[in-house]
Amino acid sequence: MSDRARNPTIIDVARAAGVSKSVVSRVFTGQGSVGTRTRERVLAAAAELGYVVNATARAMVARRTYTVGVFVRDAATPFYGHVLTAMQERASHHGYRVVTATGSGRFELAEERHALETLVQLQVEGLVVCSGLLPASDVATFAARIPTVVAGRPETHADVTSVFCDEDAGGAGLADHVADLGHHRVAVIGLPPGRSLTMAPRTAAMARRLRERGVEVVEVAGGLVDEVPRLVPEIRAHPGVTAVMAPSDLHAVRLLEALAVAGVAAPGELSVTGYDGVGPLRTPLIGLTTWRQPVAEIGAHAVDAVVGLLDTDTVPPHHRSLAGELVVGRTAAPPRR
Amino acid sequence: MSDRARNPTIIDVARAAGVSKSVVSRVFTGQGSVGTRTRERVLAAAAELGYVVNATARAMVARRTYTVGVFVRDAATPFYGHVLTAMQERASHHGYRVVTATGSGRFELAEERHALETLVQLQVEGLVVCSGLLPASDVATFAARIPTVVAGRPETHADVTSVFCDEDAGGAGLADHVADLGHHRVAVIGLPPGRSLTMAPRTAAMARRLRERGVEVVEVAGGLVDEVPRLVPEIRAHPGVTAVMAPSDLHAVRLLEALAVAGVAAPGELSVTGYDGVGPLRTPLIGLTTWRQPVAEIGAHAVDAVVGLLDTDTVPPHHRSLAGELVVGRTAAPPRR
DNA sequence: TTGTAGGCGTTATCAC
DNA sequence: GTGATAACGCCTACAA
Repeated sequence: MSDRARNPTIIDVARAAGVSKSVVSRVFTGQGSVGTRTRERVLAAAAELGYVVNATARAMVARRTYTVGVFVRDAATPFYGHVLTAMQERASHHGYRVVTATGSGRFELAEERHALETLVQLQVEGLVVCSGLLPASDVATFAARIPTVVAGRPETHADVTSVFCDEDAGGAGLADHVADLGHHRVAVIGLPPGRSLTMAPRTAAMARRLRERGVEVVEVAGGLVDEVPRLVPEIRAHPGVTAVMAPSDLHAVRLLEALAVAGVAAPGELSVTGYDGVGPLRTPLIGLTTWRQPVAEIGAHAVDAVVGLLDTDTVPPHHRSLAGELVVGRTAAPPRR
Repeated sequence: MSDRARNPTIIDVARAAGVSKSVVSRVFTGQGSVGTRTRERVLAAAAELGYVVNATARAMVARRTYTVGVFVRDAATPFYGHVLTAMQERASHHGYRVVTATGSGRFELAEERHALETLVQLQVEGLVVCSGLLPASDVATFAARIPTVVAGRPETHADVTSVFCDEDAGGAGLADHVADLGHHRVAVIGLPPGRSLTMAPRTAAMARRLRERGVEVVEVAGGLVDEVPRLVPEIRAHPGVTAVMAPSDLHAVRLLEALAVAGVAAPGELSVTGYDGVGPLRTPLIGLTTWRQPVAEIGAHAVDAVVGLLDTDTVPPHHRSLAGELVVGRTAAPPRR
């Protein structure tokens, strides 16, 4: 780094104001008492010098940082973006600041681990993990020492508190809708648990409920959103399939695009459902039939939970499941014949 | 906070490994030399105790944090979400971590100032400001001491480096497209500079270019996305208007929704254009005619710029303007008659 | 009300 | 190769 002017410290301010550094400290912490005139002099000197409290030094002695660390898998995704915003809002409400870490976009486990450790190094007082990838065992490593909450995925690890949308109920509810529409043969784009701890259970729930309803299920192995177009021929190869259930809105939209390219009418020939119901894709212009997750509530409750863990002695880990809601759109309709 | 087990320090590790704390420090910094067997003992003891480096303590003596602070206005918005992801990626490439702050969603100036100060308190080495709201004067306050880059808005303050998409060229390019389509009377939803430092210049550029092209412009005063529906009657009140240029994709989509509700065909009766071209709204399902901003590049260059400022002695502030690109969609067509 | 002194966990500079 | 020791900027008794 170039040798820029060193940041002013309380000592500089003290000297400028002609007092001792303890007085300056008291002025900025609000602890202890300072004379009115003295306080003014200190404040003036601080403003003059452009003094800003050094949070790292303060953290050392206070042994507190008033900071919660939030790890989100990918801020560019509407789901995580909204959760993040809600958390930020809620944390500042509680008087905490949030520092965020994300994987660097390549979604590798090692990177996510590293990002989480970074947060711990930063001495966050609590941790919110918001990733469908990182296994509970990794999270539990830190949970023993730092209050930790897993948000947005159905985590039931005994040592870790969690807040999530009920994926079973969501998958089943959406499946019921599709069954109600009268479909008899439905493709479900499923993901292995290793790929996504959120999408795997919800697609499993979809398939399960469909079968319970007497609907024949064609399981299609999905992956990243960009791989969706490749699935079209595979789906079309199964005669009689009149609906496709995708693991997320992003997947569903990509599927609709690919179907349009392939000249397949939706929902005419093929009904399509998504999952998430958050962000711009909720637009009626697309009219996606989906399941809405209560993102804002997930974020808010997650932060409330960590803060609760912070303030209270020994709150046992608990799991909170939030209900989502069916969004009836135009992309799923009764089968043609 | 409940009295949880104190985090282990190098002293604990040193004791467990039977060495002095200096040795432990060397093991974790990689500076200086340690015997192979000693190193192993230290590593084992650290793992056993669950030792994690205390970044705040390290920052104190090293006077470095290897941290860049990023302030984004609203992570829930596709534009900021993508920029954020790009920055994160780029920063980790340079060996820096990113701490993020956002306003708490209410978009008040005081909050944004506070968030920025928080970043400074955290001793970030560089600052990236990504908000269409915060005035340059506020940014300049910190820029004097901390390398600062403004990203994503056309900032030409002499003391602050900036990276942005050329709003003039973008607005003009999009306007040219609309004029080329043959529209003679066009409504532009404009925003005052006080509301958005990005949208104001781009809509101004749209109007300017339209006029240069001999197109009659109807200026409509816009605001937040949610206020867009209220604009429909106003726009319809102007006879002969065959196209509307919105300040962002979010605005445009909301407008299209409102038009659909009002039974106005788009682009049949009214063509609509957006701006940004990022995120899920790029879907061909909507086919929005818009101007694509190079978000990833903006994020990457912004981080490169701060890091450059960090590493080099005295780089003068500079402004980098990136070109966007016209996205021809289906929501803008030649006027009917 | 104000000042002094000690220490938070770490790194860096010395001796050994 | 290893171990003392002095900072780093701040807070907090405690003394004045």
